[in-house]
Amino acid sequence: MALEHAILVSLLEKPGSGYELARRFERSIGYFWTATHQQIYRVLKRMVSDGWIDVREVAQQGRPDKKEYSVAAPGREVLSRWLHEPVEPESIRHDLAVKIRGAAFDDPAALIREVERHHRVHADRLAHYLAGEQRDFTGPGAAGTLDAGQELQHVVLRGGIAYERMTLAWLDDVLATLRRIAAGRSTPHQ
Amino acid sequence: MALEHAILVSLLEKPGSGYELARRFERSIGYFWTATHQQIYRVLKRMVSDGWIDVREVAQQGRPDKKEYSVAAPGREVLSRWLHEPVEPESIRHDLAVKIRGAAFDDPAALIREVERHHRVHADRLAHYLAGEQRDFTGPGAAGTLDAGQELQHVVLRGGIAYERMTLAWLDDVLATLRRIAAGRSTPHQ
DNA sequence: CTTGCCTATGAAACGAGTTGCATAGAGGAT
DNA sequence: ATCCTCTATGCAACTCGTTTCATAGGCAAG
Repeated sequence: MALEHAILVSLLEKPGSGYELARRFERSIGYFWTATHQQIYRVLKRMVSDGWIDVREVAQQGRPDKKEYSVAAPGREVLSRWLHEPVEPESIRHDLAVKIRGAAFDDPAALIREVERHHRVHADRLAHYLAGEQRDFTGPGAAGTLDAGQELQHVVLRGGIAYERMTLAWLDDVLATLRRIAAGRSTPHQ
Repeated sequence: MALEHAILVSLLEKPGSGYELARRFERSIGYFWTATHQQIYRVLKRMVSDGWIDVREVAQQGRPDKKEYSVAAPGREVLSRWLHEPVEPESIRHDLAVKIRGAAFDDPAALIREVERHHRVHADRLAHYLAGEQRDFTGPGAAGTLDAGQELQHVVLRGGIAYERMTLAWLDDVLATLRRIAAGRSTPHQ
């Protein structure tokens, strides 16, 4: 579906190898789109044979050679066409929410540690985003010197930050609810 | 994966047919887990043959007969085991975020209408959630009389509400950014 | 009385995503 | 020397999810 488009955007931002793309998908891009290296290698191959991207063998020293991919004219056109099509508003797949509702038929208290674990993961992600924002989008002159691409990267990052903050607040709410239930009184919140 | 578990939870909350499950997945459950009727029918079949759930033919008048599914003992055990395992913290697939970063290489202004459309969709979802909260979790009976299951359903719903509010605020941020760029304060990449 | 919509179920084909395995060069640690 | 880790690429098998099509009864509108 749209993995191709995510790769095109990433390669336009900076050409790179499949391995490098896989690492980007673990970092900045991976915050709103995940992909394994298997998927990436397979799709890259197809995109080359479709003429969307070009390959270039790059010899390296101290490490294996790599294939550097960059966007070709047809790929740019494909991306442009996609950008002008509507996409479905996202829908989430939230295992933890299923578990929370399922806990009603098991032991709600047993979920507390799991929710705390998720809380830590999201706190780490938030810290990571904030460090990235600090590094890339603050400092003297940042406000006036950003080009459109940087502005757009920043607004996506702000989305990630907002998402993590919202999630942390909700997980606090979940924990309070679970503890209230575990304490034996399913009494009202607030 | 976890579609089985989501179905088990839904059937524990209330037994029902594949068709009814599909409609629930468009409504309350579908806010954090999506599934088409095809997926549901296929998985139900497998779950029956694995002994996780029972079927019962129910004749209806004024409409076709249906098969009502309910959770059997082994299904309850499967769910219980899953509830005690850790799950991966969720990761999102956000096409719109890809588009926003991609817009740097095309026409950012052309995205405005698309973002406005997403804004309307999320505003509708929020209104829907708030109506559901009003209906199910407020009023004279609500305070103090909620059992654990209802409390847990409510905290999941509060998560949906928080998510939609956060998303709406972010989309406002995105719109402001796109308009600033379109007004010429930044120039697109070559 | 035909067209369209809602309930209700399902097959078949395809495309997307995951998991496990395999290879290979270079570096550092024991 | 051997093991582990990191870079770098890829195949094969499998599961999951989507799309398309098909069937069938009942209801309401025109």
